[in-house]
Amino acid sequence: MKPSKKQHSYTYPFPKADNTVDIVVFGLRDATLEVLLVRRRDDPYKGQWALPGGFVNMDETLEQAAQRELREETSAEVSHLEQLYTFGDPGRDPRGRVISVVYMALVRSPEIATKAGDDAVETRWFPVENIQIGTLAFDHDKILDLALTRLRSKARWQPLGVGLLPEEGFTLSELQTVYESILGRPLDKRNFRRKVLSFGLLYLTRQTRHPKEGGHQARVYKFDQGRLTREGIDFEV
Amino acid sequence: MKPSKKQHSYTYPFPKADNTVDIVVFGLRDATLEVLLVRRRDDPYKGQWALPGGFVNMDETLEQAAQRELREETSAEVSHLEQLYTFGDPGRDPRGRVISVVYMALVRSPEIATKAGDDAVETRWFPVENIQIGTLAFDHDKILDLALTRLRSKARWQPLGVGLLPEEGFTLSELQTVYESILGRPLDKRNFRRKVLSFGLLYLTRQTRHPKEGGHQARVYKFDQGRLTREGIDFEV
DNA sequence: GCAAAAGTGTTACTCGTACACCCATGT
DNA sequence: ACATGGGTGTACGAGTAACACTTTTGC
Repeated sequence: MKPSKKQHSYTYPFPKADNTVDIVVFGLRDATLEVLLVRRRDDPYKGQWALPGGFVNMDETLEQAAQRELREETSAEVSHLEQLYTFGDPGRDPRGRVISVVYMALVRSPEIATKAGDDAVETRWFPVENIQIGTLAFDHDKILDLALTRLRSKARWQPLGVGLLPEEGFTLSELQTVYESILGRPLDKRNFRRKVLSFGLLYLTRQTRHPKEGGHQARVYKFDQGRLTREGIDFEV
Repeated sequence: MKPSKKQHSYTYPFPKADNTVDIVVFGLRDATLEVLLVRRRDDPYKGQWALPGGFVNMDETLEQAAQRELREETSAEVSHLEQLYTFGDPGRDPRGRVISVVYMALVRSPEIATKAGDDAVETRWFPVENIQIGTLAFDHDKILDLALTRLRSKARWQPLGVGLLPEEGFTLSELQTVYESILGRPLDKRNFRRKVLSFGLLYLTRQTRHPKEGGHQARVYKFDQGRLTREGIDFEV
């Protein structure tokens, strides 16, 4: 139980699994839903794309580990992480027993700069629709699939969008585009407006905005931050 | 990364966390929802009640570990386990870093005989309503609370009851009692019947049953096992 | 005969969904 | 003028929730 430290090694009476975190970072760029992947520098699965992630340190929470790994492999932090599931089948990693707690996040793609980290030669955004099943390392196909299902089912119940849209305000059309991108299908404009306004989490500002080219002026809304925090609404993912 | 085995000890270049599973076993006895707890034999929290659980072996899946621990501390297996959440804050276990994957199950209490296992002097069922917050070991209060929330929210969407009611058949009143026990509130008889029958997962047998004392004969239903498995419905928890 | 349990329909409300037109503006 | 995008209301169906009385039977 107690590790006996002798010259940079730790000895235990029983073998122990490794604990990792993996993060499914969904990103939105224009109107496409993307996911952040890293290309593995080393074996196993050298050269293949995988979810960002890495080992959990002894003195950090699982969520902190996820944030740190993300910071190491990208450059930014995400404002909110949600635990998705824990994968721990023996054999899911050829190197040995690895138990991975998977988190997910939702961000604006362009704000997360990609950079190569320790385990990765390259970090890149991929539109989720373009990812062929069977191409990701480890069991990451399965993980991505679960994350996508969860994200979409959450989108049906919970408002999402804080953090995806500018603090300064946004139009309902912009918010609708966010939802359509996540759900991967078009939504009815009138129904969407009714529903999202009925949550009572948006307020109307006095500003309006002109569309890029032609068209009516759009009213600008903001999230009612007070109500969001008061009601403890998890608006992020 | 690779453990070097020398005289019953395992040495790694970095410290490693312990991996455990804990199981929230909900049980139904008559009309009360219970949870299975074990009294700890050893420190920390010696003498206090805790969720059953234990260490994950290297060659078993997380779910198999949960089943094994349950078998060791009770005597029966449960037919279905569902992963709930993974708790891994440093400091949640005073002995060191312990990452625990929590599963939940739902059974008939009387069918799970309780016995003392390795880590427990005693194993007992407790009605969930009687458990005072702050009395369980570790962060198990928080875990139980989350499990209860999840169970109840599942009950609102999914049919539950297979495994809780006798194979030979049951009356709709009995099924209703199951739901009421889980949800902790009374349900309208007519609405309940309409809804549960609309799932199309029950079929009517020719048998009837007499209530214990006075009252109309009740018709006996069975689950349509064919449809359950065909539609892959997770009827258990 | 009375207590106990089974069984049975209707109404109102909420929510989701489908659907079409006019308005303001930039080019 | 026309193309582009913003904004609005209604009707139908599904599901949920509330509500009371009659029937059978054991005691």
